Amino acid sequence: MTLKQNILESATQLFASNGFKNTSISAISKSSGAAEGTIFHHFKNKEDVFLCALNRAKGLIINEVDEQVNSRHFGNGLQMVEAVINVYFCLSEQLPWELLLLFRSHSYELASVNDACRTTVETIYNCFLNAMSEGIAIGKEDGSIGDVSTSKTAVIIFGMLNGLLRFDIDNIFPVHSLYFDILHSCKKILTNGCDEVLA
Amino acid sequence: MTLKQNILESATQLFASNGFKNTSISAISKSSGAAEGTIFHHFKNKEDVFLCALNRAKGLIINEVDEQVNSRHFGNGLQMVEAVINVYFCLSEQLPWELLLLFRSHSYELASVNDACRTTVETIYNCFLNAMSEGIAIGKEDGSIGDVSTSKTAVIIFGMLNGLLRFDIDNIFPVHSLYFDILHSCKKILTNGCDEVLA
DNA sequence: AACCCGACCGAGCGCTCACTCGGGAACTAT
DNA sequence: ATAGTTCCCGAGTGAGCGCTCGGTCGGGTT
Repeated sequence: MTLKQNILESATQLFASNGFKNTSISAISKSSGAAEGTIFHHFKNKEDVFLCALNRAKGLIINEVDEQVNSRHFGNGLQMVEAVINVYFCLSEQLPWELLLLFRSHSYELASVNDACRTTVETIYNCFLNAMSEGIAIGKEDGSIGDVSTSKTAVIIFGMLNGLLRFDIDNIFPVHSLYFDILHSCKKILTNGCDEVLA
Repeated sequence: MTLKQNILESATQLFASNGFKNTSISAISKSSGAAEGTIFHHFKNKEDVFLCALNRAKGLIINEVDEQVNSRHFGNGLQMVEAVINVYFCLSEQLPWELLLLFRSHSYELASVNDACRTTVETIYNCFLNAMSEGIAIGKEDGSIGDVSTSKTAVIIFGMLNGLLRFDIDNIFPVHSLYFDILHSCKKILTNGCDEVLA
C-alpha cells in the first residue's frame, strides 16, 4: 500500500461520510498519515483528490459488476436482471464508501462542470443500465420478461433501486429488510400487466 | 413580505441550489437585501436559518398534499394513490426549491443529530407515506388494488419516485418525460401478479 | 564520491467565513 | 417630549481553510 493509495482511501471515506466542503485537507492528512504538503505533491488540488477518489471508486464498482454479472451465464434474461439488482443492493455492503461517494452531491455538481467527472459518473451509471437493459432485452426474447420498453424499464427499475438505497443510507427507512419485496415488485414491472395476459 | 420572510425565501433558494456549506451568510444577505447583522438578529445562527427554511418548506409541501389529496374524494383507492404520485411529481415544478432543500444531504445529517430537524423531515415523508398507505388500504378493500402489503408497497413506490426525481434533479436522466411509464409501473406493483390471477 | 530527483514534510500566507458589537432609525407607550 | 423597545446596519474579529514553498531525506546513476 503506497502512501498515495492511502491518501485516496482515506479521502474516499472522508468525502463519502462528510461531503466535499466538510472534509479538510488536514483531516485527510491526519487520517492517511501523509503530511499536507505530500497530498499536494501527489494531487493538483483538493478537487483533484476528489476526482481521483471517484475514479478509483469507478474501477472498483465496475469490477464488481463485471465479476457478478458480465462474466457469468444466466438461465434467462430475468435472472440476469435479478443479478444486476442484487449487485447494486449488495454494493452498500461491499463498497459502502465508494457508493456513498458516488451519491454525494459534489459528484453531480462537479459532473455538470468538469468533463472528466461527467464521464466517470456516466460510466458507472451506464455500467448498471447497460447490464440491466441487456438482461431485459434477452428476457424479452426468451419469454422470461414481458413486452416492456427496454430502456425505459431499465431506467425506472434503476431509479427505484437508487431511491430505496438512499432511504437506507439516509436513515429514513431500513430498506435492506425489504429486499425480497423489492425484487418481487421489479418482477411485476417486468411482466405484462394482467389485462394483456387475460386478453 | 417582511424582511424575515425574505431572508427565509432567499436562504431556501440558496441552500437548495448550493448546499449548506457552499452558501455563505453574506450571499443570503445580498440575495435578500438584509444586512448580515439583521440575519443574526432574526436567527440564532446559520443552522437556525436552515432549520427555519426547512420548516417553512414543510408547511408549504404539506399544504400542497392536503389540497391535492386529503381534501378530495376519489372514485377508488388506486385513484387516490395516483393522486399522491402526481403531487409528488409535480412538486418539483410547484415548489422546486423546497423539494431540493429537503433532498440536500444537510437535512439528513442535521436530522440525525437535531431532534427538531428529525421530526420536520419525518413529518414531510410521513405525510406522503400516510396518504399513499391510506390509498392502498382503501384500494385493497374496493378491489382496485391487489393483495399487497400496505406499508411495504407504500415505501417501495415512494422510494421509486424519490430515486427517479433525483435522477431528474441531478441531471442524470430526464425522467419527467417518463411520467406515464412510471405510473404504469406503479400500477403493476399495486396489482396481484398474473400467477395469482390465473391460479 | 558526486550528483540528481522524486517523495515527503510542516510552517506560513492570504483569504473566506460565521458571528459580534456598538450604534442609528422608527415606532410605541407614557 | 421622553424613554423604551424592536428592527436594522455593516465594520470588525478570530478561527479555519486551501495551497505554497523552502527544505530534508534516501535511493539510483554515473
